[in-house]
Amino acid sequence: MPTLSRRRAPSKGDRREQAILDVAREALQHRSLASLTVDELAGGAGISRSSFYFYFESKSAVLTALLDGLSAELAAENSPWLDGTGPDEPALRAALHHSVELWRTSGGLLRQANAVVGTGNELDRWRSAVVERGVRRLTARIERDRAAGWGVGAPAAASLARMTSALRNATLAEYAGVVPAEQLVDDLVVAMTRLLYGEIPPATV
Amino acid sequence: MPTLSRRRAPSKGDRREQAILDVAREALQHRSLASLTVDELAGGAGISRSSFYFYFESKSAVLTALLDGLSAELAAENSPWLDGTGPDEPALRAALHHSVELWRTSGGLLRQANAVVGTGNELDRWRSAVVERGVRRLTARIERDRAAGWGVGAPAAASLARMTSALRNATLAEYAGVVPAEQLVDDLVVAMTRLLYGEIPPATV
DNA sequence: AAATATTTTCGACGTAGTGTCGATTAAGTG
DNA sequence: CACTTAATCGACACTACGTCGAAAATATTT
Repeated sequence: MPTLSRRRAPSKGDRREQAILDVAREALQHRSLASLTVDELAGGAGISRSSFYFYFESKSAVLTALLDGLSAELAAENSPWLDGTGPDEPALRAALHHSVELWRTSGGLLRQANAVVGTGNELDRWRSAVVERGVRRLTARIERDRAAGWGVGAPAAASLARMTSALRNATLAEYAGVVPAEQLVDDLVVAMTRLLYGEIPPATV
Repeated sequence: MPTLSRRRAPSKGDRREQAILDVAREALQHRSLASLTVDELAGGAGISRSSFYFYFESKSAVLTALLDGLSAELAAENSPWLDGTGPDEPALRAALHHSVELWRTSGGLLRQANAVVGTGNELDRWRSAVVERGVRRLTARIERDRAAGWGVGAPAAASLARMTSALRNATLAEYAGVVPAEQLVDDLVVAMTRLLYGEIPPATV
């Protein structure tokens, strides 16, 4: 078998690290970080508890690693709409569709991030940085919209962005697992459009 | 001094229980429940750790007791608007003003409730019951509005209520301590009105 | 393939927190 | 003042965290 890639095969350690991440992803989807013990994580990955610390500083570090991946996915999925202008419903719908799916499969994980709001710890700082980045991009979009004559000028762009982001995140967090996906997307499209543009877009009915 | 009330004076135990609640309120305003120890709570109230368990089952029980009071306050403050009909801006503004104030003084405490979303534990069940009650009342209001010819029919009343509630709660949770109170009220009045009625209310400008 | 370096593993230890028991002391009450 | 109820506490057993240093497994030279 010829060496197709110069990248060396994943070492034993790499595989163990991945195993820990897998166990954690699975567990944190249903349980809280607080109730998950390092023992479980290590045991699930086939190593002793103290060996765990060779790979991660703490269980929060594992969560952070997982969330990093997810937040990158979320940001990417939303880029087409965030980088556009005007009430581009198809793009918004597509973005929301992806987000709802991600929340359905990994909602438990994403929710863990909400569990630390205001604690001031590392995870909290990470989380609010992610939120802020999203809000900044949305603020820019709103300013672009307004410059192009779309939407109403009522609340400051930054305020509107904050609230729209809060609406989106909170609705997904609370209802992604409860309300049917398609309905959730429909509802959010209407709500966000109304929030951003003040009027309902011409109905196709 | 004549006996004005037949209610017997608070016993030593009653006072201790109150002391525990006071210490907890103060502490939980700035720190997370997880980082607060029973030792601290007991020490702050002038008793030993094991005596604490004479008064409360656990530290979560203390938090629940505090949150019960706050949620009752919140519900009461919002009643005038929730029980009304149509885009009654003064009532909405008053309700939001009260809520913002409560979040500013007790936000740390209220946020602790958000820290358990999806864990399925007692506090989580309590929290979602409170949220649901609010959503139900708002749903009723929206249906009343629509029957009276106010607002647009777009998303189902329940959906709109869920999202409006999410917007309100999430915005308060994230920004009550950051954005100036008056601006937050203004912003939320605009956003909620727009969400519920589709149009911006006639500007006074 | 032996010698060496590096990565990985683990048991033992110390620390901090939780919750329970039974014995003891303080407060109220007829 | 007896006596019943409320309140307090120390001691114990338990669970979890995080660190250290020594050993074993794996890679890398030579």
